[in-house]
Amino acid sequence: MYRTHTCGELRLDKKGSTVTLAGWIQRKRELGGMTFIDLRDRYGITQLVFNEKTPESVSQNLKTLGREFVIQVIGTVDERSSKNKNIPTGEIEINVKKLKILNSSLTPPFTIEENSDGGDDLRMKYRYLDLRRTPVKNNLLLRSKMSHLIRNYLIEQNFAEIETPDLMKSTPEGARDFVVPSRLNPGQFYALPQSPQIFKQLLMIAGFDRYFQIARCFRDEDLRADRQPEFTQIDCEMSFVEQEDILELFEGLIKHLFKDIKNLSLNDFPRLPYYDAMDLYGSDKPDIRFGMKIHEMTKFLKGKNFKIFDESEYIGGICAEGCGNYSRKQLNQLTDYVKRPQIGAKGLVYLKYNADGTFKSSVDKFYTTEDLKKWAEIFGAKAGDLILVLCGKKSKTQIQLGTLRLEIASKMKLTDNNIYKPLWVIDFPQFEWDQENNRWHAMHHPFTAPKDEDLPLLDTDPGKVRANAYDLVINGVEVGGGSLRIFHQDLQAKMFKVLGFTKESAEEQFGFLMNAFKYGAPPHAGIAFGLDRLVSMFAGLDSIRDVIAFPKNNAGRDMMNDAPSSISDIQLEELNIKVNLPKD
RNA sequence: GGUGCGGUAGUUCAGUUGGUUUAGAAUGACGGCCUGUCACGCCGUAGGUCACGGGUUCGAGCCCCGUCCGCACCGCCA
Repeated sequence: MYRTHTCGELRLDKKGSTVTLAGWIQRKRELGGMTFIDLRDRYGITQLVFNEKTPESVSQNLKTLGREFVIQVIGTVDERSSKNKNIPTGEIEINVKKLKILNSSLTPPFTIEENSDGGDDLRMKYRYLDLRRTPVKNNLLLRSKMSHLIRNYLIEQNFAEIETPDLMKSTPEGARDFVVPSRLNPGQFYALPQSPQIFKQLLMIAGFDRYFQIARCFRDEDLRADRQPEFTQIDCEMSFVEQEDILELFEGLIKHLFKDIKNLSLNDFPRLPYYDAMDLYGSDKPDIRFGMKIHEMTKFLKGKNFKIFDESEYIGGICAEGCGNYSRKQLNQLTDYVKRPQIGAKGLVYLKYNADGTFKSSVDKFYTTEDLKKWAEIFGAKAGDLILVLCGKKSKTQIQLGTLRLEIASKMKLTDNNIYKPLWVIDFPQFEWDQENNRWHAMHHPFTAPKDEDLPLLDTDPGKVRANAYDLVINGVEVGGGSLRIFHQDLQAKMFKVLGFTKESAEEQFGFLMNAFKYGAPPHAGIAFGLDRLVSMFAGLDSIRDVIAFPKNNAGRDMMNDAPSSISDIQLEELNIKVNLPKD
């Protein structure tokens, strides 16, 4: 037996008993006549003590022990004469009688501490060492706990957990596929699933009624702090339900997680139609931890001979509370911020509501004091506030205002990571216009059911069709989304037509699904949550990398094993693949 | 595909306008002293291809060009 206890469990009640522990050496403190060692495992740290009474056979080995050696000790549980209140085992220590070195260790390239001295790339290269650190370890344990809670909740609700294939058919819609060559079918490829979407719909047709899966998904697109090439979805689908049933059941799941893990009882989630979200927050995933809502000013500010405004389709602004004391320099910085090509505003108009009640604006020669006062009233501004106004094309300007709103909020530190403000964004548009390819494409996915009352618009004005689609947003992060699905073959065929598929290509790509619809497909709907984002939110992190055991970097590389890599000529030959890299 | 920031000791960083001859600090490592530490303390030692390649200059860690690598973001991600 390697151990009788873990390094996190011994307390004073075991005083006097003989125990065996195994773990890693966190730290050694030599005080001449005596030595302390902090022994660490997944469960905690227990102090070992060695002194002049320690057997010679043990103490002679002390010198050789270094950080991260793996050792096994047998000793008695003693009460400490000076206790450490900062750790759970701080009242006891192990008086070591026997010591066995199970394995030595090189000195690790960074310190295995709560706050490591290691930089990101080094810690990624030695991920297995980084995972020994308490905060990273706890993230993975949190993830495990959340997966467990989610499974239990859904299974209690009669969901069946069913696996679907990872090797599937490439489909043209959506993200770029990761592709796997088929040796048995030369020249042909599987695709890794972007999500189990079609399979779960087929499971509904098969009559499974309530399905879920904690599924790995793959999308070959560029990465971000919150986007990995492979990520995990809590994938769910239900039959014989309406939108209301889905929202209620999964709101329950999220509340359950917050209650169990954070001991927070969340209020019912507000619901915000997509266009309201854009009007008020300039985003389809608004952060509603703070207000600073967008106010449209088009009518009010036009017609005063300020040419830029007069020529704009839309004028809108936000009120930054307490920023009225911004200096010229700070305002210039904000102007530069919105003019960066990534945001693309042409300029920034401000209205300062000075502490003394006067107004100062970059455009005050076009407006009377009375105008400026009304202007401030529309925003509900107080003395000491700063109003920032952008103008241009409506939807573009709203998005710019939304970005500016987040920038101001982060400058003013309005985003407390211990506060959680979830909401449902509903009534998404069915289609987005794809300028590059000059066609409509599905905003959610091509299987999403349009609102019944908007069906006539499919032929006349697709851009106005609203979908039965919904997203769950928490603190400005899209943590989940789903929709009611099309379950009639003719409507699905029509959808493909609007999306620009010919009858033949729709048949070739999705014939099996439309065929399945002919055999009694029940009405069904579903939702999927991003587990990585959900866990990182519960862990209070902005990046999902630290809730993934072995994540990939910016460029999709695994920095530990340096995947992806080239493969041997033999492998290529078996697959009938010729690599054709661009020259230079 | 694009924008920005960064790369100096094992590690995290400092390094002024291009010029004090030997590129610093902290931490880690190693050696010594120390019987109640828990970020132990004290003394000492070793440790550098200043990412790589080119250029400007009397002189480059510092300026310029290119490459590589990391991070954040835009495009992209139904």
